[in-house]
Formats: sequence, C-alpha cells, structure tokens
Amino acid sequence: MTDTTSAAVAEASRRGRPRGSYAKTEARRHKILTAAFEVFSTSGYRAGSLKDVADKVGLTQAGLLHHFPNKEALLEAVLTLRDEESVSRTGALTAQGIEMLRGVVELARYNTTIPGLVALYCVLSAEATDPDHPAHEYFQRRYNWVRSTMTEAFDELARQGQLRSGIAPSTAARQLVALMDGLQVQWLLDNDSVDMPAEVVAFLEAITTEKF
Amino acid sequence: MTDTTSAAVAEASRRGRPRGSYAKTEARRHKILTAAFEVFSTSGYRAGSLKDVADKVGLTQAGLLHHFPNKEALLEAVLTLRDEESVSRTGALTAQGIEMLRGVVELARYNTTIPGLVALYCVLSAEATDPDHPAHEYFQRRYNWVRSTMTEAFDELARQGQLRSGIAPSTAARQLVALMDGLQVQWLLDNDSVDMPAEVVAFLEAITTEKF
DNA sequence: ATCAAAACCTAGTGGGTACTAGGTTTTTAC
DNA sequence: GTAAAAACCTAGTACCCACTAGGTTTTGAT
Repeated sequence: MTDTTSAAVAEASRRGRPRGSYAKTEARRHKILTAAFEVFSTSGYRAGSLKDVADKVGLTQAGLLHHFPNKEALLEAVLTLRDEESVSRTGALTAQGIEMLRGVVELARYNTTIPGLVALYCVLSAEATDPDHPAHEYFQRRYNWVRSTMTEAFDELARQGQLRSGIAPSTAARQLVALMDGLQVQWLLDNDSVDMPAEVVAFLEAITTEKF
Repeated sequence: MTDTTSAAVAEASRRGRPRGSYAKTEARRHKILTAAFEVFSTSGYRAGSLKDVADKVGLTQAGLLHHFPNKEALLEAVLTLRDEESVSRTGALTAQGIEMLRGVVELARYNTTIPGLVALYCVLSAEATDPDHPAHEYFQRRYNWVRSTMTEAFDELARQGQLRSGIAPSTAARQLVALMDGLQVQWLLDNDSVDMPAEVVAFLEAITTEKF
C-alpha cells in the first residue's frame, strides 16, 4: 500500500522524493479525456491521432504524453472514466427485474442526448472485434457482463410469468443488447430514421406481458 | 455511348487511340478488391492502408493506383462488388413476404461462413456514421433500401394476419435490421457467444405467428 | 525565497500515409 | 516483328504518425 497522507508526502518531499500532482492537474487530465473521447468517437482509435487530442486541449503531443504514457493508456483511461460516469449516473444496474429493464429504456432515451458517447462505443466496439485491437478484451468482458446482468433481469421476469413463453432469458438478453447496438448505428447515420427508446419499448412489450 | 466493338477498337488502335485492358487485368482487379476487402474489414477504411492492400496482391502502391485512381475509389469498388455478389448469390431480395424473411434467416446462417465480410460491414458502417466519411451516403442509402424492402415483407405478413398485433411493419423492419447488426458485433467479438440464425428465428417467431 | 518536482515545450527520431512523375517491362493488335 | 498502349516499377513528394531526449517554465511545500 502506498502511503498518500499529507504528512507522508511532506516527509517524502524533505527527502527529495516524488511529490503528488498539482491542483490543476486533475482538471487538465479530465479535459484531455474529454478531448480524446471526442476524437476516438468520430475517427475510432486507430485513425484518431494524439495530435488531434492535444490540439483540442491546447497542448503539444509531448505535453499530452506527460499525462498518459502512450495512446493505448489514453484509450483505457477514456473507457474506464466513461464506465464509471455512466454507472454512477444511471445506477442502471443496481435495479433488478422489470425495474432494470425500465432503466434500459431510460438509458436509450438518455443516449439520444449524447451522440458522441454513442458514436464512441459504436465505432470502438466494431473496431475492437479484431483480436489484435487493444480494446478487444475490454469489449469481450463488457458484453459478457452486460449480457449476464440482463439475463438475470429476464430470469426474474420469467419466474413471475411476465416473459412470453418460448423465449429464453438469455436469448432475450442477447437480443436486447443487439437491438440497442444496431439501433444506434441507424440512429447515428440518420437521427430521424429511428426513435430509439420507442423501439426498445416496442421490443420489450413484444417479448413480455408488461407495459414500458 | 462508347463503341466497344472489336472493329471499333481495332480502328482506334490504328489511329493510336486507347486500347482496352489486357486479358489478365480483370482477374487482377478482382484480386485487388479481395485484398482491399480483407484490409478494410480488419482495420476499417481510415486505418487500412493502400500498402497493406498492395502487399497482399504482390504489387507496389503505385501499381495498385494504376488500377484505382485513389483510396476512395477503391473503397467504392469494394462495396459495389460485394453488393452485386450478395444480390446475385442469395437473390435474397427478390422473394416477398414470409419467403423473404426466410431468406433473411438463411442470410444470417450464410454470414457465419464469411466473418470477413461481416467484419467489413460492421467496422465500415460504424466508421461511416461520421458525415465526413466517404461511405456515409452509401450506408444511408443502403439502410433506407434494406428497411423499406423489409417493411414491404412485414406489410404482406400483416395483411395476412401473421404479424402479432401492436407491431408496426416498419418497426419490425427497423428492429430486424438492428438485431442482425448488433448480433454481428457480439458474434465477431466471440463466435461462441451467439448463434446468429437461431437468434433471428427466435425474434421472427416472437413477433409473428409463423414458424421459421 | 528556495528548490525540487511537476508540467510542459522544442526538436527531434524512425516510420507510415496517400499520391505523383517519369521510366521500364509486358501484352497484344496489326 | 513492330509499335503503342497497358501494366507496373523506382524514386520521390509532402505530410502525418506515435513516441523520446533533454531542456524550460510553473507550481507549491518548506
């Protein structure tokens, strides 16, 4: 365990040891992540450049690389931050059963307000289907986790007889995830062509006996 | 109209006019398109390079650019060829109503045998959601066409009372397209996680009264 | 006020990019 | 066989890439 109390930092400083980052540093790193997010969203990871990111923040490439050792680390940081934010924001995954599925509809609605984030995951998940992509395992883990979480929700519905017969909970989960991903592509290509939350509601009402 | 009869070519040759391409040229262009397809599939258009394509064919970059004036033209040629091939192969879209939907299931099954093509459209459609992408309009047109074709099929089902009540044909079409796209991402990330044709069948049987 | 570390820069490295100019080899009609 | 166009190459353009070495400026605890 690293001791990060101020007393310990002061002690370390006296001996010429590493000091913590400055007051503005956290804000700057956040700005960098926002910019990186925008760049990776529109160009993908491979075609998006560190210079594009640095320019958006008002830094040089080298300045940027002072905060993140390399491009891959930057991508990881973006993905981690976005996961934390969306989990803390929606708490979409703490709910269970039907309440969680209502949360999914709400998520679909919320997604229409953040096309950038939708584009990021859309472009990145497609790019990361290549086993050599640095985010390949991240997306494998992510999909496994989302699918299993959704399967649990449909399991509960099935136990209460609210899932239409002939539909396995795991199938419902896979399809719901697939549907949302696919709708996003169509929506990004042409916003007016798809009403995402309405489509999700229609799907859920088709496979369950509930109203959403 | 360009006159391309052999007599006309001969006449043109006598005058030092352009000649047609050589016997092997068509095969070579086809080899180039195959290679380009592979490169764009795994890396996308933006990150995929002409050198990668040229190397696969055993040409130099310059040699490749003798056949296609630039990278964008190469992409267009790949997309056009693939559309022609898949239309002529499956004839998936000549059928109507339920027969066409059965063709969609068959397409999902066939897709599992060509992960490269699936990856191409998956990566490219995501990348092309950016309005500045050269294939942006291509994908807009493509989705509009696919959606309207599918809507017609569901319309016919609805007329025959085979579409579950409460589901609009256009909704069914959008969802079927979205589902297939989304399933492909999950399948590319982990082949064993999804049985694509089975999922499509499950979806169709959930929204219709038919067996698939 | 001092001074060391953090933050950031300039100026590179070696490599890749799409694309071009101009020449050489290969094909093919005559 | 000849000649001209097609096919293809070498060698270059100008630019972008991720990343680094080493120096300068800024910060902040003492």
